[in-house]
Amino acid sequence: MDNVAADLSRDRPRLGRSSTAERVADILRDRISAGFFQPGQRLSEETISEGLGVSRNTLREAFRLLGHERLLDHKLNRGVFVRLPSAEDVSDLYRVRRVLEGAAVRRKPDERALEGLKEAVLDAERAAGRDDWQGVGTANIRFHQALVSLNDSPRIDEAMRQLLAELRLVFHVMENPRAFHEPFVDRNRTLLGLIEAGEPERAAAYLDDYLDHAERLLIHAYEPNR
Amino acid sequence: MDNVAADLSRDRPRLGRSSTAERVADILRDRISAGFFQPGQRLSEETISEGLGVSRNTLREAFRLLGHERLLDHKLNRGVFVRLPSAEDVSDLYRVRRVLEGAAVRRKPDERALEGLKEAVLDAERAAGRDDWQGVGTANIRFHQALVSLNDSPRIDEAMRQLLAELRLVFHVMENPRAFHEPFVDRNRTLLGLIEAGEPERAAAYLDDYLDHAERLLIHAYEPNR
DNA sequence: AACGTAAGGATCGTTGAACAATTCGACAAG
DNA sequence: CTTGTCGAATTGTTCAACGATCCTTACGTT
Repeated sequence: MDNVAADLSRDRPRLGRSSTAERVADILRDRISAGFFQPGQRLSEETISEGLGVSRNTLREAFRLLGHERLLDHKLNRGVFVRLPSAEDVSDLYRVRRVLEGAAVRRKPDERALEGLKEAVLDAERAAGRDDWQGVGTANIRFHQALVSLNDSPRIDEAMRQLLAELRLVFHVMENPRAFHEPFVDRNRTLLGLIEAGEPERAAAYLDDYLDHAERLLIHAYEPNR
Repeated sequence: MDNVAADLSRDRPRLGRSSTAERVADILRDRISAGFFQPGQRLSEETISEGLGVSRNTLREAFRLLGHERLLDHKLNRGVFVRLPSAEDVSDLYRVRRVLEGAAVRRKPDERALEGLKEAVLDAERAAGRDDWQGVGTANIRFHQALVSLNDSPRIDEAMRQLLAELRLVFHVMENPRAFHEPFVDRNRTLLGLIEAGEPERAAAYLDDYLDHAERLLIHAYEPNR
């Protein structure tokens, strides 16, 4: 194999990147994350396919994709709805977080990932400084994404991405997201310190307490009206 | 909520059960698991839609489903192919296993899940007794599925199901699966013993070694011809 | 008032056909 | 041996149609 071909082969995945259905899925995913479509809301095939100028068939392919990511709920003969996680779903999401983040924290951190953690903490603190609670929320999410990336596994990264997208649905039905995100800025800072100090066991214990606290807080503030 | 409704609500998921696309996906999934469609093989839309008597559009919906489970590889304008995992994929799969199974082993096992583990070990031993290496393989897979279920998380169970389906693809391109599965029957028995004895740390250490060994063996015997 | 039934409209599920876009192999030209 | 071109085969996407299913409303029965 010659060098030219070897260098190029890294960019190969970018080639397959397109397809109307996937682009439609991207758009819908963004809208859902942003809260434009609210949890529980039904997405009409006709309305959306018209609005986006794609056929119903293509839109349905996009729906399937998002359904598999648990962002949409597909009910037979009744249509697709923006997922509205139940209290048990929230508990399960935190069980997964304990596993993924717990494993991450026990690993020897590599330099690049550590950098991502530091930046996320800084961003959160800066956002908090200017009362931008939306910004604090997304920075916190970036922190945990970076934390999980310590596992150094593409599949785990992907799973975490989905998990956090699902969690964002929960935030959207909370009455007061600011109160939820604020206290965790300091906690992230502390957790980062323990990791940098090379104290995996203490970091793991701290994280467990962290997640317990967050889960309780979230479930308490969360009463999905169904 | 009264008791009757509570009891019934467990069966609710089964109600939504149907849809041609999902049934088609089930069929294809089974065929892939069984090795009827070999990794790398292309699945023609025309041939399969004719063979199954469904329209191309419906078949495409099924393809999307399986693509998200990483069983199919969708290449734009070129069709769908049965996934052929790379060596890096195998490594990543084992990274995920270390995380999921490691977390499982450290938890206090509940009675029901323990029962599943015992049965899987017995099945594997019985199958080994009659030289049924296919049977040993599926029993071993059941063992690890049951192991992960100790985490008590539906999402983790689902992730493990997908992971094992993907791993089955790897087994299908191995020249000699019998040699791979055989030595792990005893290991499963030992691991089960450590769990029953309530020695999570020793079980975790044993498991780590177990998975390291399996990964090395698998990657060594695995040279995907691409 | 509670329940079973019927009718109607809206929406989804699935199909079949059609055409554009893309890939791939073959073959000719340099 | 490399490059350009053509055409067959396959996928990507759209469209229109029809049956199936669900929801609502209305009506009648008990």
